[in-house]
Amino acid sequence: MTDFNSDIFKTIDPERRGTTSEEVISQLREMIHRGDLRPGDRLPPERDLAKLLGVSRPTLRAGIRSLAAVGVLHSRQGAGTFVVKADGPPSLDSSPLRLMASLHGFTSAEMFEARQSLEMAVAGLAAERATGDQMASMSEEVAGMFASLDDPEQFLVHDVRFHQTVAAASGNRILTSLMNMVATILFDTRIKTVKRATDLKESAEMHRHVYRAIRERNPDAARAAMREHLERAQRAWELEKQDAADDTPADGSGGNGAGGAH
Amino acid sequence: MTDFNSDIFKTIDPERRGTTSEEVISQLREMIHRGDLRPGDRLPPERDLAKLLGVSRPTLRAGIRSLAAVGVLHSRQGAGTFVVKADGPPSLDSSPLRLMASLHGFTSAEMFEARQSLEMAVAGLAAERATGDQMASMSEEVAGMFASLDDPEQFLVHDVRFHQTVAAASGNRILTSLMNMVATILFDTRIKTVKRATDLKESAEMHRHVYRAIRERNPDAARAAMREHLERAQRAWELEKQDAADDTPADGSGGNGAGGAH
DNA sequence: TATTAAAATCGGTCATACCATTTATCCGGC
DNA sequence: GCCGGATAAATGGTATGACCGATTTTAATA
Repeated sequence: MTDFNSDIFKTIDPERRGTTSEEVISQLREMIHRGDLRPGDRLPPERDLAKLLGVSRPTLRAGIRSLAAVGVLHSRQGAGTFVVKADGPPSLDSSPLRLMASLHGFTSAEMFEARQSLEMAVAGLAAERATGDQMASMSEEVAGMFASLDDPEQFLVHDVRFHQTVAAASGNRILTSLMNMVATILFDTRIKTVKRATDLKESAEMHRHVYRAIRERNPDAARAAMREHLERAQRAWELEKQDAADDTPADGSGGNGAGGAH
Repeated sequence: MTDFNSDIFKTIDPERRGTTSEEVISQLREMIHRGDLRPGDRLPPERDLAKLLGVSRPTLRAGIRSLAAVGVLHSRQGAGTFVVKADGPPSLDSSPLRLMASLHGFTSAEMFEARQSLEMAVAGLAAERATGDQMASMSEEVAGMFASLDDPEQFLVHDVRFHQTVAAASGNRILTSLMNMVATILFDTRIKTVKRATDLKESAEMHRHVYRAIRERNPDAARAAMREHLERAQRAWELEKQDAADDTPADGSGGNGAGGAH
């Protein structure tokens, strides 16, 4: 646990430009940029930090809350406020995208396409860079899919892990984060979907094609396989949406939210 | 100006799961999802809304601030709090990505690559879908680049507009938003960079190649042209970074922040 | 009618107190 | 001496009330 014995926290300049809370945000952001605050670090208690920065506690809390909203800080009652730890792949919060989708009326087709583009990109990169371990993981997940054709829930677990492994193999954490951001939104209702065994078998086959293309270090083939995989998944989802339209006749506009095999 | 005469705002259930402010966030998000709150709408005054929701004003403000941090709401002192208007292309706040880059130590090469993948994707889609107007706009921007080879600042304006036009022509606002998110981060220091005329001319040529490929409805060529364009831009930026290393010997680690011709 | 000034509106900030949860401490029993 | 549960301290979450500053609206005035 880091001790802030030195005066890292400078008092807010009264002759600032924006609002006080904005200045607090800037202050904290710069400290993260400079490395004064590192992942996992714990911030001083709000009461102390407010004094250090020369602002009131509500104002400080406003700044903290803004940074917490974007996933940089995390406050736990009774424990403290921490810089989000970088365990595993870095992830961006998908709620902003989700809300933007609502505000602008994004269609699920648009979401699918965005995901498709991102998945194709990472698949291509993965074909160039995947390590032996990563390819072994992909193979295992594909095998897991074939082994759980009769268990859609378990199938979905392997499905998700396969895509995450491919993304990790791309070596680009930004693309990985963006992809997860979109995939998360598409995932929510996907888990509710009951899939037919034939769909699962076809899906598993498509994943195997992607894996083989990556294994053969063929980016174009990997991209093509991923494209076809997700196109089929989207078509399957659209069909299922039609069927499910009878169950929930209300709000038949379709709109946002999506899911389905993938 | 929307009037909230009806009781759209339900009192927060005391038997909730998370914290009170989280419940406020959920409440507001659902209202946006349901369409009760539409882009441009103004929320009731904080004091009134707090009463309607049955929470205190600080708690309500915490929720509002969280949504404002992700770009869904916007508060103006004296005026009120509004749902962000959807004028022009929807945009995601890039600060989360920026902070994540700091936390995880993303290299600028990784940023460049992510941008390249996204730009290639939208260029390919644009080649399939660009309208006549959009292609005309691209052409104008390319012409503007050639016309401002001696004015780097003006050149950059046309440069940015060209890429935004291509993104818009892709017809996928999600990819466009993600691309802008990454491009924004790369842009910040780019404007400071002074470019040589030869670089600008080459850059303009590359943009023309992209435009022509889109004009000819050739997605593969568009992707290839965009790839080469951004690869050259990255190389040029890296060279310039080397040169600039003498001016700012401190913090020679490079780290984040990027720019350069593109 | 147009301009200006006053007033109401509304978000921003501050101070204070208390609650809920977590963490650390202490003490007794084994 | 060691362990475990009870107690206390630390810390974020919420509430109340007040005041300030920017904005908008309204009214008075030229």
